[in-house]
Amino acid sequence: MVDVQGSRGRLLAAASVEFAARGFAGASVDRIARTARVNKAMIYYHFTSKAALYQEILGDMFHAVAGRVRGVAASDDTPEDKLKRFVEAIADEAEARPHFPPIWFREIAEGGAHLDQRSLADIAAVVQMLVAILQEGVRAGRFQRVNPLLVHGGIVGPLLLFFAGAPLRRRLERAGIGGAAAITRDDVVAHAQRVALGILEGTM
Amino acid sequence: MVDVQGSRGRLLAAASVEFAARGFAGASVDRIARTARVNKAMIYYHFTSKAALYQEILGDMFHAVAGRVRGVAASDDTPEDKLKRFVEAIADEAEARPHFPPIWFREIAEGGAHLDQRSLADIAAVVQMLVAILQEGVRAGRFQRVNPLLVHGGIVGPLLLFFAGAPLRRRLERAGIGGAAAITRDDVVAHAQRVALGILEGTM
DNA sequence: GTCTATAAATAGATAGAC
DNA sequence: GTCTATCTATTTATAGAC
Repeated sequence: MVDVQGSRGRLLAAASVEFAARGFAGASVDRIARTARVNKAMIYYHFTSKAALYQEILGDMFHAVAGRVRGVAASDDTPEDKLKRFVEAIADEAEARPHFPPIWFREIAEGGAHLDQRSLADIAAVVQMLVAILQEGVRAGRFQRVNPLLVHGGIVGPLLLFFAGAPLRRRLERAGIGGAAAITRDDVVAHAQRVALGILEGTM
Repeated sequence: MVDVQGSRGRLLAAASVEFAARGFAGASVDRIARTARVNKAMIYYHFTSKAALYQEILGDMFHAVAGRVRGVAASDDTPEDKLKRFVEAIADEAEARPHFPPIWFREIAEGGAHLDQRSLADIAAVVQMLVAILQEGVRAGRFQRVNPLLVHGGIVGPLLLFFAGAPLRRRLERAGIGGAAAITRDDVVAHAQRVALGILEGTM
């Protein structure tokens, strides 16, 4: 876990909020330093540049997700349970790091411009472990053969949209144009699990 | 349709690309003017500011989507066909405007900070028309009662992720860590349609 | 590790001629 | 409608003292 006491940890925490709210280009190192109550020069002492600070945050995010998913894929659960736990892993990591969904959305929009080799590998690993889970289910005769990217997008898309979309939903409600019912994290997780299993077991 | 000949239309086209690639804060009016082969001062002649130019692009996006969806909801198709055409409408608009998915992702990440009242209303209208389609299906005894936001997220999340994620998928492949099979627009549309109908008809 | 002061570049925006 | 020149603020980054 990050030490939030020292100047380095406080900078990482403040930078996560700043990058999530304003994006890489919109973030200001002045504002990050001020929020962290740390002198601006310390950013260049602990990290070498604004870009390196950002990449450290990106790397932590994707490394944590890849680690969690690795634990799921390596367990000896049934393919069905692995799939359910895959969904929960993504949701848990997104919830534990509120900056994760918005930063991930922005990075997708940018084509992964700031992703270094290590983060790219972690992202690919998550997809490949899902592929392995699906293959295991197919070999066991429990899953239909389905394009893994469809399953991945059907899980990750709704989850990220739910977490990253929370501020916008509040904004719509404040403007008096909510229109739809409330929605909780558990609703979305259960829905994603049911959809993924429904598709793979061929009941739909 | 936008006149891409005149300086105003060329500015809108160049700005759409710039905002999609770099976000609002990262976009530069200098670069937009240069790309459009138009003098920078013309941006302030046709529009009043960088923010106003951005809002015009946002407004066009959401107005077009709301218009397409309105046509679907107002038709006299069955609820099932309306739902299928809802999915296609989102996909068509996203495909017709390559800047739409990335800009929409960024705007979600920003909590809709740049959305004016008109765009907020168009966004809410899309959700409300989906609600109407679902209610019609329930009244006709063909749909189960399901939280509309789950259905909405299950459609829009995967679609946007597919379109906005194309550059990142190419980047992963170029890095030699593709891992998963290819995927097409028709795959994603068919998948979203099947999932939405499966959930609503209770076959999963 | 922490600070001040400042360099050097770029940003959005405008005045005013044509 | 189009242009040049320029103002002002803000940006990332660093040099150098303590």
